[in-house]
Amino acid sequence: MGGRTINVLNVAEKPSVAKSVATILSRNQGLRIREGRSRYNKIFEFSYSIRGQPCHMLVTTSVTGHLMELEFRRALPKWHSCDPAELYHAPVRKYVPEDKKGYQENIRRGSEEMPVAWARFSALIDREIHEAVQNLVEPNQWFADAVDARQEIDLRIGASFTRFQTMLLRDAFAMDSVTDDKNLVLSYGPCQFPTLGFIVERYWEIQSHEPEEFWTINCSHRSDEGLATFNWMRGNMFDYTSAVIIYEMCVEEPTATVTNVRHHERLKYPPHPLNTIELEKRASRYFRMSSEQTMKVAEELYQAGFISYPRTETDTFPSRTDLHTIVEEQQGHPDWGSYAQRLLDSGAGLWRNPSSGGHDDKAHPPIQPTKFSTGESGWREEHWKLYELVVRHFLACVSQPAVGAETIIELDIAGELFSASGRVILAGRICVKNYLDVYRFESWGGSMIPPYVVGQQFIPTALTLDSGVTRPPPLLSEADLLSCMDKEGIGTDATMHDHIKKLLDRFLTQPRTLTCVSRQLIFEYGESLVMGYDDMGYKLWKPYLRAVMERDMKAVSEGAKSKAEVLASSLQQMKACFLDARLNKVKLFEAMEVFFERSNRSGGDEQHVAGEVVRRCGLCQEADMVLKRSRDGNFMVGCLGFPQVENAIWLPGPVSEAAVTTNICNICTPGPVYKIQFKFRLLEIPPNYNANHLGCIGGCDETLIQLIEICGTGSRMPARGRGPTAPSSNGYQSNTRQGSCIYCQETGHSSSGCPSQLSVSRNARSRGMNHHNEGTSVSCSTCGTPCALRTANTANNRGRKFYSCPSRDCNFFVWEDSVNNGTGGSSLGSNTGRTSNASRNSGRGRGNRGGLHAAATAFVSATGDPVSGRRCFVCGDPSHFANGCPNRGT
DNA sequence: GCAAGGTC
Repeated sequence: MGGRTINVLNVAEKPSVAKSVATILSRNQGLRIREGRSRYNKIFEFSYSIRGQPCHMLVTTSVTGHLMELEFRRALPKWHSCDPAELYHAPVRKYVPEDKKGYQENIRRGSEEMPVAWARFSALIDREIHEAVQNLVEPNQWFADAVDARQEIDLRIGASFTRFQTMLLRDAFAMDSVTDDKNLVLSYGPCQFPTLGFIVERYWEIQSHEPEEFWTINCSHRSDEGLATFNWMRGNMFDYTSAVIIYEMCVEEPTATVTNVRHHERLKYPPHPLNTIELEKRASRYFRMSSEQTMKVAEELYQAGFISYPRTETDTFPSRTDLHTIVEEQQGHPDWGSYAQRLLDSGAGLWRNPSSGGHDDKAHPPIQPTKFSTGESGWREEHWKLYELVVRHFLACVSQPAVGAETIIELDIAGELFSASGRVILAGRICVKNYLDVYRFESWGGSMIPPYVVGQQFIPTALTLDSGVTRPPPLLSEADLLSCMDKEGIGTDATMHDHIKKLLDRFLTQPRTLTCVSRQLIFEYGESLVMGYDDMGYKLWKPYLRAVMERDMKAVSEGAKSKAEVLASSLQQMKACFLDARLNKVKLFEAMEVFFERSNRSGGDEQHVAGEVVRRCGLCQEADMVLKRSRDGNFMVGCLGFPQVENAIWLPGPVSEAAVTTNICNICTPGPVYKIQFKFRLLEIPPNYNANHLGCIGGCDETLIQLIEICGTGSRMPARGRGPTAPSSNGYQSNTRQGSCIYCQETGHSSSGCPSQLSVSRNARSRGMNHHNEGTSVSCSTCGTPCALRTANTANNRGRKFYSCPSRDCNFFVWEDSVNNGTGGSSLGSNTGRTSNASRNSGRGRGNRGGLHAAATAFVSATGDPVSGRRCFVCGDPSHFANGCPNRGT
């Protein structure tokens, strides 16, 4: 070895790596830097020795990501030039785009006729880089194959579906009238579609939420030292009668006794070191910046040298990091300089070695400040904010956690437990904010409460029985969306914001569906597309498909599968799915029609048809409540202020038609409450009810209340994403590949049109009861007819069995479990059937869970006051309470 | 005019 010096050309994946490698290998000695043929590519030169062989590391040049791209050959770039199905096998070519020709030239000039070897390393640290260069290996064809395969699959699938759905729907609907964009592209991609799926799925979850009423007892106490609010330790109780009984017990003996006072120290830890996803999430939460904007600004700060490389998964500092120096640089800052000084003062005890978030991409450190600045002349507000976030986050990471004292006080009122927690001002127990002093984006939270001692007694200032309704989850925030993508492996930290932006740019969703700022529904195409494919039975909008693809890529890179094998199987499956989707394109049309119908309706939102208004919303007191029909055909009366105002009255599941009339209810207040003409599906209601019914949703209508109790409401959609179309392992369902239906294994129809599934869903839709006789052991007490055993499907009693008389003239109804318990049956209207018990006795109707809850709320308010409510709930007698009522059933 | 992956 030794002798003549040879030239070695090093090609790194990106300029930042090229620079690091050159710095490490040259040990920063004799390193010369000159401009390359491409603007962003410096060329580094230095001397080195590989296994004793003196080398002129002539240049270390770099590419920027992928040098080559893929496109369809010949005339195929023209959309109408071929059937999109051809794109699964049409020839493609790899080429170097015009703006990358410079990189190509750098490599070609330096490497012609040279042997090629691979310096394989996984971290930009001295030891690894030197070892890699001393132990060069053969280039790995498997890795290259995996990248190629992914590129080809993404292009073929993306292009075929995008062309198909864009041309199909643009021809069928006047899209540009909605978007003012004649070149609207309804794109489909293996990353962007699941991203859209997360948004739509959450939206559906909100839509299908059935508000359930609950009751809770609240206690508050005002003294000279302040106000304390105590929560009932049972939390929310869904059984109204039980809640009222307990409440009356408390009102009867309202003296509160403090049973427990606990003080304890709580720590609030600073965040982990900052990586890309966390930067995007926090900028979104703290500054309402979009992830795309955040990355743009971060890139600019990085280019100008103020922060480190912004695309990193790493959230743990390498042990060699000189954290002190970074803090020292910030000492002169007018806002956080004094905090930095405190950190460096070892006597202050503020320093703490940063925690580890457990991620390390072995290439880049966490995002940290690299240059001190008090703001530059060219900076916009976003630059300032992001730089501040990076610096404050870094200072927080090397700080002690905040320490606070929390106090929990427990009370006993008539055997019921209540508790309050908060901070109590006590000598020697002061919250030490530590990192919270610099990390102004977070706070300790919690409230102050006055001090109490064990054994102390008092009469509550207020003791109320309050009602509430369960709420659906909020719309996805951009931070939530990033978390979903991260969790399911959709995109990379460098591309996630891109996928979100694409959806926004292409009208597939809107900022408001992400951030919950608008009061109305999403009108974008995105939901319709997801709905259309979902109706076909394809879970293309779920992340599974991408996950399968990622697994395949990994198998190729490990040599477990060949590129050809993965290409063939992936493309064959997706082509089958594509062809089937095209056959079922009517589903896309239908879904799109729903979209247009809704957006037309929303246009006339303020001047909606007079006939739709049922009453003024009692919750927001502002908007009207209107009769609506969900896309599953179920009826409800909802506040126009949705989703800000969640006041919805779901109507009985068996309603087939409903129309608001001009008849005004003369019982329900505040009026006017317009009556609704209903038509019920006879097969789905008990025989003693009529198909036609003029009803009121104000709470006075016993028929409606009973039908909801027995048959349930239509509020729960046959949930998308659940049920018979559960995801298969390959992420989508296609029967065409095997030629048989995945449900019944028969040929001749697709899985989405399987008759067995149609009948299942039809049954599922006929909410309420099963009409087959499950064994008759009970007879009607009036006419003696044997009664059918049926199953209730209400929120309260789902699955509970009951008997009712098949005769239209009898009201006999009894729960099966009460028969078994020996409590017997009765007719509706007497006092034993659970359905009618409370409502009859209260004289107002107990409303229902998720149904006519306005009525129940009114009732609660009438009794909720400890003064006006001092009467027995069961019989109304003011001389006693329900727990002592002689008429109370067991 | 289409995908996703990179980056100055």
